[in-house]
Amino acid sequence: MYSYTEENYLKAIYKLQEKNNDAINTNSIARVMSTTAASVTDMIKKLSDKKLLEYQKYKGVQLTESGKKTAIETVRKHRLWETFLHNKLNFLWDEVHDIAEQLEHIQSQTLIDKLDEYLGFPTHDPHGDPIPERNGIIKTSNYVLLSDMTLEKEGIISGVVNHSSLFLQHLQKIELTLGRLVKVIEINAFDLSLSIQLDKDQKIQISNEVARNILMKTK
Amino acid sequence: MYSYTEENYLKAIYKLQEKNNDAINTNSIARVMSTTAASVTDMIKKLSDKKLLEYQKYKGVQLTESGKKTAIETVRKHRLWETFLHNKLNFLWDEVHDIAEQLEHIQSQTLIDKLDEYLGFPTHDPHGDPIPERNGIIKTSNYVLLSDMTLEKEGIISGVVNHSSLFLQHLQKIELTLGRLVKVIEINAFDLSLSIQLDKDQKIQISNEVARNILMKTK
DNA sequence: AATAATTTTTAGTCTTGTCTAAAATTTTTT
DNA sequence: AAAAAATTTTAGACAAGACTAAAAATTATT
Ligand SMILES: [Mn+2]
Ligand SMILES: [Mn+2]
Ligand SMILES: [Mn+2]
Ligand SMILES: [Mn+2]
Repeated sequence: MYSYTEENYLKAIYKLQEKNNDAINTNSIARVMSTTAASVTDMIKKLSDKKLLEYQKYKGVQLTESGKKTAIETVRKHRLWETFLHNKLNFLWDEVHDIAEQLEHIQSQTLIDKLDEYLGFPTHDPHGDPIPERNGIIKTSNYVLLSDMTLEKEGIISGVVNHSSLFLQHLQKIELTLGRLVKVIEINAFDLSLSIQLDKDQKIQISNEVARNILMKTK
Repeated sequence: MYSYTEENYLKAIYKLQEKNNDAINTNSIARVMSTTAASVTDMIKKLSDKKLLEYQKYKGVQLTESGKKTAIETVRKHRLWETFLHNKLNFLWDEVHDIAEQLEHIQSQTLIDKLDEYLGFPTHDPHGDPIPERNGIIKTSNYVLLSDMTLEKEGIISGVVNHSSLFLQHLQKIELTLGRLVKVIEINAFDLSLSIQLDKDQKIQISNEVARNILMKTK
């Protein structure tokens, strides 16, 4: 249906729109796509012609319903493939993203349906991100940053803000992985670093930088 | 490493070379690639520059070791993905080829290694074609055409010559699937159609056209 | 050996997606 | 409100991969 490149642009614009309500400007798209503003202008004209987004010169862009639908489909494919790579092929959570960037462009609705079923209709990918449903609905939860949790508060590690390999590998090393129960024992006033208890037994120290990138589900 | 298109050309030339020992000419490549002779000339110049094949104007092409290696890697990926689609996702044997045509271009050696292991190091794909090993070795068997089998001879259905959906669906319908034991009961002199016995109990009639496209393993 | 038919290559054009440099517009600063 | 800075668009060019039409080379036929 749409090219590899078009899908990547739509996905990038969709993700920018998620955290930024107003129209998306050319430079921010160029930044996340690692390309030039001129190339972005070229592409958004094409996407606008195809009614995938609304574009006014110098005013930025906004996805149409059709553009958003396509973007969400690509995100769904990406996260299902990440889940496959992690759950079935035993890739670590920091290794799945780059391969899924390729796999998300494979075109076959049946393939995605069957993959979804094979994986047992997962709701979240290996990073805790929600997998959009077939109909485009995304069930989001309200998570709180570990850095925003108050003393003695408990929660389950449910996602990450930063998706870089470096950060994911660090979490893996200190065993701060999805699903673990965390209780805030101490908040150090000087550097806002935390002492936390993991699953009742283990006790570790983490920096505020780390805590600011972990999403928690609390009761 | 190489583009989607380059990989497809190398694979096509490799397959032509398999059944035709001498140099491969432009038109035959154009035919299997469903493109024009002019486009083929353009591409073989590029592949020649990259030392993937040897090319002399008007004399056709021949893959170099490097070109052959790349082609075999692509065939390996194609057949492993077909096996995944069939064995794990329950696609029928006539549905896997088109999707594997896309999946074979995903670039990640680790992915292929892990997929191979996950599938239990399969030796043949859903059509009975051998899966090249990681080192490029292809273990071929000598099969005989069902149409060449003599009266009372027994064998196991082990592959197909024609890979079209139409033919594969037909075999599925008459239950002539891989692994079934077949015995030739009668050869009709008029049209060379066969009466065959399937797994001791069932007896069916098949045309010579069908028999000529089935590969048998005999003792 | 000359002619006809076939095959292959070249020339020129197109589309997609990219780039740099320059021009136009908008936003910020004075 | 003008000038300066930043952003965005346009213009022109390029590479990959494809196509058509015409020219060149090879092969087959007489
Ligand atoms: Mn990802
Ligand atoms: Mn993810
Ligand atoms: Mn196939
Ligand atoms: Mn096959």
